[in-house]
Amino acid sequence: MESRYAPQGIEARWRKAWEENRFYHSQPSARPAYTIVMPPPNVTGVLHMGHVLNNTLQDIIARFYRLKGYNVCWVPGTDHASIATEAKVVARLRSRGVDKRSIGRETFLEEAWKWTHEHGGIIVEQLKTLGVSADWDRFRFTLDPPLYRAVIESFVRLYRDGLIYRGKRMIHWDPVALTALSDEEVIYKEHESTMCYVRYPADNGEYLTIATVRPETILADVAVAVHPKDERYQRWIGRQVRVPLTDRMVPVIADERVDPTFGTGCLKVTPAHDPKDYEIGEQHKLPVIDIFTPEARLNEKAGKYSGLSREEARQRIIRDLEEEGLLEKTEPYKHSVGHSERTDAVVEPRLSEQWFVKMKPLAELALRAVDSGDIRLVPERFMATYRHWLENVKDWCISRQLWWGHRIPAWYAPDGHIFVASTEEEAHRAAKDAGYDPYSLYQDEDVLDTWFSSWLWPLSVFDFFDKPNNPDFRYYYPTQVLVTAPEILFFWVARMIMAGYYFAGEKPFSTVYLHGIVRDKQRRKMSKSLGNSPDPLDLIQRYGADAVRLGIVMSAPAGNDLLFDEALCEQGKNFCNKLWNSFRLLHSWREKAPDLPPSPFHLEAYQWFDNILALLQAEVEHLIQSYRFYEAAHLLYRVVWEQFCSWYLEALKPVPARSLLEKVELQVERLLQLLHPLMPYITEELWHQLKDAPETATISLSILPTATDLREGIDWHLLDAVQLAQTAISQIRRLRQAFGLSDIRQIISFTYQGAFYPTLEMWMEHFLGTKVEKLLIPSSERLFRVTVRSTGAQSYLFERTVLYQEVFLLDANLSPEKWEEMIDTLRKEKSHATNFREKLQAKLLNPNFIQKAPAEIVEKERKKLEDTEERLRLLREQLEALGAES
RNA sequence: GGGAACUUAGCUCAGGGGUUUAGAGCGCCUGCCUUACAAGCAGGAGGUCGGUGGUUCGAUUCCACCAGUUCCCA
Repeated sequence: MESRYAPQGIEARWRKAWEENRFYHSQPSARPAYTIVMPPPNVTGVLHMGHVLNNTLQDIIARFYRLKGYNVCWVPGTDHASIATEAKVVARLRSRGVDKRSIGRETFLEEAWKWTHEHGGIIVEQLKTLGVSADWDRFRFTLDPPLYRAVIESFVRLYRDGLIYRGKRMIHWDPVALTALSDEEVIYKEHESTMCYVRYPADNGEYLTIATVRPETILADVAVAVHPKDERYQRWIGRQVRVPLTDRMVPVIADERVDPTFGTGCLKVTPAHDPKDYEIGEQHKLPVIDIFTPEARLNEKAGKYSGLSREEARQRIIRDLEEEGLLEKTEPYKHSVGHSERTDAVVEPRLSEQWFVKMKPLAELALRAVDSGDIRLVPERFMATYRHWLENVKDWCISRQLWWGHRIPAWYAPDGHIFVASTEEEAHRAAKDAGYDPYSLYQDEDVLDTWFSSWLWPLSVFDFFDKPNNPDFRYYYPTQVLVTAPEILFFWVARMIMAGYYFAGEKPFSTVYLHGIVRDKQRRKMSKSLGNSPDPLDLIQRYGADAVRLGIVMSAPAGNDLLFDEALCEQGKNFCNKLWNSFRLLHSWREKAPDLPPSPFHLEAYQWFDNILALLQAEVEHLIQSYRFYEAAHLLYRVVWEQFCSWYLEALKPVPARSLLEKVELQVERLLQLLHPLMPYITEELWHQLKDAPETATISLSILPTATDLREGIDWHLLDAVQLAQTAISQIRRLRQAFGLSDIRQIISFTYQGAFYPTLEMWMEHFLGTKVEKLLIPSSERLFRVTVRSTGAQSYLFERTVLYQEVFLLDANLSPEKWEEMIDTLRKEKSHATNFREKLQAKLLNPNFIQKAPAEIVEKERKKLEDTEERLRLLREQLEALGAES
């Protein structure tokens, strides 16, 4: 074995072996199922740190339950990302001078599939590099025929159930992607804008002043509204004012929706370009003037401004208003503006005909699931957000003016009559039955929101819509856990819950585990545009996949955002190397282990580590089962490094007997199993070395022995004894350093006559390399005293914790500075103890405390006081021995 | 404007009405190339638990207010 762990070759070898042997392929069996569906990344995406976190956590769960004997099925896949992919294909065509419209739908879709085949495999390969143990045979894409059919079926069913409708509504329009968006796809960002105070003149020379940040929409104004109770404007109601820059006269109306405290209290009403104005317009039966093109440029209705962009028009209009003397003033104004999630364009409220899902009945299903505890959110605090959203949910706009996706299965007759059907034939038949000419029908041009396919994911990956009763579906559904980011709680999670109950009558998963967002050290979200995200593949190349996995998990406390720092990968790499080197030691023992009976000390060390291991396993299992991966990783890290490497392997040096080594190797195997979910590659490699297993075997399909029952199987006495021995050894090492003693044999011995004596003696002799000399000490049998013979330094320990660790310096050859330092330390200690004693005394003198506090607490405090007195006595003794005043 | 949370060591975070002086990782300091590992070994320093009140025999822990920070939604 090399003295440094080199992950690259080893990881590549095992990745290949895992795939060739199809270890992670699952089929229904008699064993219990444990199912996870992977949140499908975008087909055209590349791996970023968020994917690394998300998939590492899922892989930990999958590998853990595999070791526990479950039939684990982790279904991977990608989604077609309608807007993002279409945008990329359009851009590619444009770079070749081709316009999407000119080549037509069919040719465009061919181009899009070409793009998908070129880019779709990239992220899959990247996930494999990370060590993801998904069932690749079950890989699904949201446009695969069965999943396509699922979307169509669900649409038809919802339509027939009256939960899908078509209607003219104010929607969010993305003027770059040229499509409608759902509420959830709009991201609000703070903008510095200008509030314009514009005068709307009446014919008698008076005017109303209106505050607006969108003066370009003045051209589409059809009224001015004031609050009906606003005294300032009572006399204006019913009069007419002229819309600036036009010769149109519009009425002043009263409406309760006007906020009298905003701006001047007058609202310009622009029904075509603002949702609230639209409502007002509807009620007052006002006309609608739309002045924008789909690209959000001004159209012919805007007269001389037509052809300008929103921003250009705004500047021109402000200038023109000023020239006409209608601009009273402007002031800076901060407000939030909606942007398209995909294209980042400023969205435009736009009136258009779209398809919607009626959300109220579905939201009730999703709410009940969580309220009843049928589905659990982890961490629980997301419940409040979840509930709030569902209680205020609006209908979901699902049509998109795009070609890449699931085409809406609706056909229109020339008179506008709608036929919704699974296939064209069915639509034709229905049309014929209704007395229409089937050949006059034309299909809706639009496709459905990508989330309208994703929300079926746990159902559609198991072909539920094709065969609701198929064996896979019955065995794997409902799935156990969904691991995702809180960002898509509404987009995806809540809707999947709705779909699960609505279509299958059963929840899609039992638990939703929401992990944090990966941020950089300055807490900025990692993003491509900021360039602050490391390339995960580069990290894996440099540190190894295990190290990257460990690094990201060890920085991700449950549900909190994590601040990623490359140093964490470094730490992961070091840990791998540590583990690797511990095996070099074990390896060397195989050759030289003697065929002798094990020494009593080695036997005790073995027993001790067996207990450590049992505790570790119980704790790790509990932590993983409660989704506390961060803590599980930290615990494993510490126990492997400190207990296993620093104490256990050191204890077994120079070499354990052969018969014992064989048992030690079984312990080591269990340790590898516990580490395996976190760091699959290195544990696979070491497991093979340990077992000399063929490549067709894998640690991931080995079975972890059942954890010891803590109430019965743990030898607490031994654990305490060894802990005391460890403390004593550390103390003596400290003294050796403090006094600059080169040879530890200059330190003798200690006195102690408690039950832990035999353990102490063996461990100290082994680790300090010296015989222990027993002395009797009269003060207290719970104490033990370490004496530095040459100098007279002493240390006292009390059962499980260090109580007295002070020193007597009788003879030490120390510099005056060092001497002073020693005395200072003691004085500090003494002042601490004195303060503490006073606090305890005050407490015990308080009659309320004696009366009201539980008896055992009072007793404990008395005991503390006693011990503190004893400690002070010893401190005084030591200071005197040093010739210092106490 | 509405909702959710956070504030504990230099940094990132655990914790919890009384646990003998509050924990971990990283970083930092000191001494070591000790025959698995310098990607290492041994030891150490560092915190009035954001502020102010309240409940309580007792608050860093529970409650209220204040200050600061973050996220989500409109």
